[in-house]
Amino acid sequence: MRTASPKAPSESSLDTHLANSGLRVTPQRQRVHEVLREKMDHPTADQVFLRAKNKMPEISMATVYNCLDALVQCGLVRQVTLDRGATRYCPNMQDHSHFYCDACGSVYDILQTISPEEADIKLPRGFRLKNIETNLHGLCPDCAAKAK
Amino acid sequence: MRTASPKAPSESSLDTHLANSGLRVTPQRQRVHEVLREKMDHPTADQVFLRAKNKMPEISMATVYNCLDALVQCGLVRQVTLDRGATRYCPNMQDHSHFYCDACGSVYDILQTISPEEADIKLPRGFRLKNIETNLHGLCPDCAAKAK
DNA sequence: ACCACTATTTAGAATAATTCTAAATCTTGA
DNA sequence: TCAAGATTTAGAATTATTCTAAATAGTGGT
Repeated sequence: MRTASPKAPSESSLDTHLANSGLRVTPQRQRVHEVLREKMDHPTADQVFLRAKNKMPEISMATVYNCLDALVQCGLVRQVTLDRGATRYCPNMQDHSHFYCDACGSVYDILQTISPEEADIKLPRGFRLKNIETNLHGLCPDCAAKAK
Repeated sequence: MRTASPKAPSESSLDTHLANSGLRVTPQRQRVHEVLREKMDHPTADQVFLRAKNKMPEISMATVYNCLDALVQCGLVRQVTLDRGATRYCPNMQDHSHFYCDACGSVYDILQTISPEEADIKLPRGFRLKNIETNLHGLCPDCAAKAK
């Protein structure tokens, strides 16, 4: 799993985002956000839990889920669901898409995306479109080579 | 068990698709495919299991997963993962995208999609793009009305 | 500073989703 | 018919996520 030249959101942005959603700044939320920014490899909740524990041994799994939900809610983190496995979390809020290797399951950030305007999606009456999630499926370089 | 009779086009497509992937045609796979075509409401494995049991009470959950995997593998069914909940299954292989209501979780087919050419995605060397999955997120008409 | 109020965290239990296992059954081809 | 291999099955096991109720911590008003 790889990440290309990421711009991680700053910590002060954490404070304002949480505040804007009426949520408090807590050490646990700071730590979870920090973990996500440290290594932007789309970790699962479980992986976040393990990494968070290094500096905060008392943190619990339930809290990790709570924190992730809070961060998603205030717009600092994206949930990434690409297959039947565990949900992954992405702190890169820049527009980008995810490439998922159907063979080995690895995930890559692709700094390109399709904007709602570009796509010009026509929805039936009443639907309110918030954003477009683009997932690219195929083979990563390694698996493409093996498939030959 | 079924007697020899003219096969519906969709059913023969099941046969050829399975055969092309080196998979056998079995009553369970036929039933699961039938269930998906009967009501294309993006059911979860659990829902498929319950529906399949109506006409085939002995079928097991493990078999439903096996069959769904076989159908996905041979290109007759798409997996749809939109949130942290259970994976959904879609037998519509026409190009289309899914609208997911972030408030109530309902899923709608949108007969519009972004082709790889249109999107003109530039991938790093070695990646092989197979298809683009487009998920539209927002509010369905009901939830949009309530949000006012 | 003190108090009450509410948000948040916590451990662990509970539930949900999926995968595994090993035996039974079915299919196919020699 | 037989052997090999594919598929199904029930149930156990595992993994992922949510729930619960009690403890803790942060906030605003006095």
